Amino acid sequence: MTEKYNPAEIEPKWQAKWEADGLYHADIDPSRPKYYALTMLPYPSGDLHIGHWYAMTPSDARARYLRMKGFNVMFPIGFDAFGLPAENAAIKSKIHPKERTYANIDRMRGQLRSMGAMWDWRRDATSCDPEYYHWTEWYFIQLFKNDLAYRKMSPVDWCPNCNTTLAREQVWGEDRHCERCDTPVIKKELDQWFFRTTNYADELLDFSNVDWPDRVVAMQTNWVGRSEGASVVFYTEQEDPMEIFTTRPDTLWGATFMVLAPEHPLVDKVTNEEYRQEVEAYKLQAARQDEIQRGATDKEKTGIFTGGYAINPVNQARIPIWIADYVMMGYGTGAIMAVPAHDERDFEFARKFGLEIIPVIQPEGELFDGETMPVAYIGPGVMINSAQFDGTEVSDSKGWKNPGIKAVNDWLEEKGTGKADVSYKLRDWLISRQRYWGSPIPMISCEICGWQPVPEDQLPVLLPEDVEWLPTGESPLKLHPTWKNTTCPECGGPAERETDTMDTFMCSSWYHLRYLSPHYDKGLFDPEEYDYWMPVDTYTGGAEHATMHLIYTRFFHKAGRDMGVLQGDEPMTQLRNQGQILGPDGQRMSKSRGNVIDPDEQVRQHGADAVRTYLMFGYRWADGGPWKTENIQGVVRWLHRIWSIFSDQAEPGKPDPAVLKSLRRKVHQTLKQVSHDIETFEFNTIISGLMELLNEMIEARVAGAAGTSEWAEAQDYYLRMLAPVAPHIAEEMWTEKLGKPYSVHTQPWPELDEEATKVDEITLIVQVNGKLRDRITVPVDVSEADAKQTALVSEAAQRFIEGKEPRKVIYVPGRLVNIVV
RNA sequence: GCCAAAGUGGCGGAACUGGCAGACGCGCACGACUCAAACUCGUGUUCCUUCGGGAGUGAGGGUUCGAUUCCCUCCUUUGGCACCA
Repeated sequence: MTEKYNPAEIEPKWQAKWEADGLYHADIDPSRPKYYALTMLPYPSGDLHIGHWYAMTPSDARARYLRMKGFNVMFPIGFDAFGLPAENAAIKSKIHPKERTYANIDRMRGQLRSMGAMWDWRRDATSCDPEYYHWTEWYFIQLFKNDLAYRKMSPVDWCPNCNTTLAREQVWGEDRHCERCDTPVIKKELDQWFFRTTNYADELLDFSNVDWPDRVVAMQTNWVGRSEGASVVFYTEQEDPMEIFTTRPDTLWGATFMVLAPEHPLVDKVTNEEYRQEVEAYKLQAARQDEIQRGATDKEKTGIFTGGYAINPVNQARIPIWIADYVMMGYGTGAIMAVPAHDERDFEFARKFGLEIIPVIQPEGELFDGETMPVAYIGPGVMINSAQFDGTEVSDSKGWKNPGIKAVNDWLEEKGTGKADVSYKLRDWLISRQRYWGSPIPMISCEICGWQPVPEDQLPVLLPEDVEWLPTGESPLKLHPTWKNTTCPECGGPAERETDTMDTFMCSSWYHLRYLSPHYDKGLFDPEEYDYWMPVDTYTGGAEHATMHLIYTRFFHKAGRDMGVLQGDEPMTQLRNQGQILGPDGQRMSKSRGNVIDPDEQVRQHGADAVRTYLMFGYRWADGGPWKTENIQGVVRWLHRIWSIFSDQAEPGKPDPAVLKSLRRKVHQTLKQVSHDIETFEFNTIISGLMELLNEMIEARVAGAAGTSEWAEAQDYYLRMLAPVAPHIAEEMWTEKLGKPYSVHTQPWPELDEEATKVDEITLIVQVNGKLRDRITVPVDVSEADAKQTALVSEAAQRFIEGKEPRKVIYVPGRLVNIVV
């Protein structure tokens, strides 16, 4: 009798030993190629989620594999520890965010250890540690000094009931209400800090040097939203210049009115006294709505005539100026020329308010009439009603390569009324938060000298601990009696500290750099570590970060490069997203639904190896899906079978050499498949491949294979292939049952014998008219003539040929013979 | 509306470059073991069938000797963006 597989016993045992031995320490070693494998750092919410296991343990398996392949692998972990939940909890329960956060981190470290992952805990970094945010602050100062950080007025979401600013994720529902008290939020203008992400708009569109999922590339491209067109200056009748951006300069002659965003600075000036009251009322109404409400596409267009007129610079036409909330102040110049004949929105607006529609693009065979055309025409054609441009071809391609757009742009530029221009949807990054639990913004405001950075030798600006959490809407730092009072570093006079803190996305934009040397006190990172490890080779995490975090971290890196702080164009070479594990009911897991799967409980029941392998086996990693409680039985049984086949010493038998050859073939075929799949993140087929091999090993053992060299190789290879996915049982079997030298995790990945994967005989399928009719077994090196002959005379084939003359016989070596009659 | 990804047994999912559809596992059925049940082990498991075969990878069409795989149209689901001028 052998003892039963008991993960609760072996798993903690090995975890403790690996850690004591420093098995997973990653140190610079120029003799080996490096590999930086990174998984997105968790927020210390207090409990590890099954989603963390799903994200992290397959990434760990892959990192382990690469280590066995000879790479010097760094696989670090840390905590994104600043942020709102801890502060909201503090307002409610008066527990200090620091206390709560560190308690959560402690708990989660224990949970993370139970995964059996190869974290190098010496590189653990926590973003709310002063030794971490010291450098977040320092980096802010570098951005400020390089004119990449600036201040401007900007609206925030504000809850009038709680009297506080809210982050985007705290605003819920269609009516945009506060998550705590359900009061609809309003916009409030505050003076805030921004980073110039838009300086990098074009570069952020370049993905030529990274291997990222198409989906993320598409989302980021969308997010940056580059549009080519032209900017053109119109003049009001009072001769004020009014710049507009358009993607369709070829339709300038069809501009029959102009629309300004209600917030546009020229609105007051162009408004005729007769219309002022209505305009003011409209402005007020628009201000109450926020961008999301205004953006509802199904909403009917609204707007108001200002009484003012502008002159179309291309034909001197006098056109009315309207204001409407479908024009956004935040995009382009906040003013548009409206060409109702060729723009759906302008068309809808013109029809509603009875404005003129003049077609200026016409496809062949059409004769548009502005009075009667039912919809705007967006397609290609030739220009009409456009003076000297009449007859110019307009294709349906976007941007400057369109001949019509190109021709008009050249002319505008020559004439000086406009120029080719680009517009982006991307906005600068607003980083101010009116909150306590974040990295301080190391800036000092002096009445005489303006904003001054805190001298670098005085960093970090520490968060004071004795603060009150009151839902006042002000940062608790502002309410602190003394903290904000300081002296100006420039003139020495009295001055005040910035009391807003930084968006936590700032902390997470560079944690991969802090991991390099978490305790380094002379900069963001130790340059020696940077030179060896960077860039990140593989970055894994959730697709929900496709735009925000992953754009910010690219910005951080590119800005750092331009400031001379670091090198290279991109921080992360390869990116892969995992899917999401849902509750057993197919819904997103949440406490309120009661469908949360607790990983600790699963580990208690089945062991970490079972949870790891189930998560790898049960899903396409990139897709995820519902947790199936009964499905984990499959991998549990498999692990038990592994235990028993490596524990029982079967008597050596006298096996048929064919059995041994076939066993060895399967071993090497599996090795080939597993190596491929682990590199390409196809974790489910790694496990199924290993299951198949085990099934074959069980059969071979029944056939007497135990005791042979083939059997020994199978056992040895099996455990080395198993080691990345189920590290504990692999170690136990390797060292304890087979008595091989500790540790299986420091073994090299098995060597593939390509010859051994080959077969001597193959099965060719025989098709008649493309339908499978028979199978024939032939030598692997069969000649085409022999194969065809064997197929033709096969009994089943004969039956379906029915004596007809084969018209054609197709032979695909190693695959099939298809007889066409 | 626009962009992206995906639709394969009762279920999760396999299938290399166009070549045996359904690997592996769950579930289910039957059998062995057991007083019995669980565990474990074995066998079977896409559907229809007159047992010859026929149909079958969301629907329809196309290319091909041959299509889950390539092309076109459509439907559905998921994610993202959404009056971006």
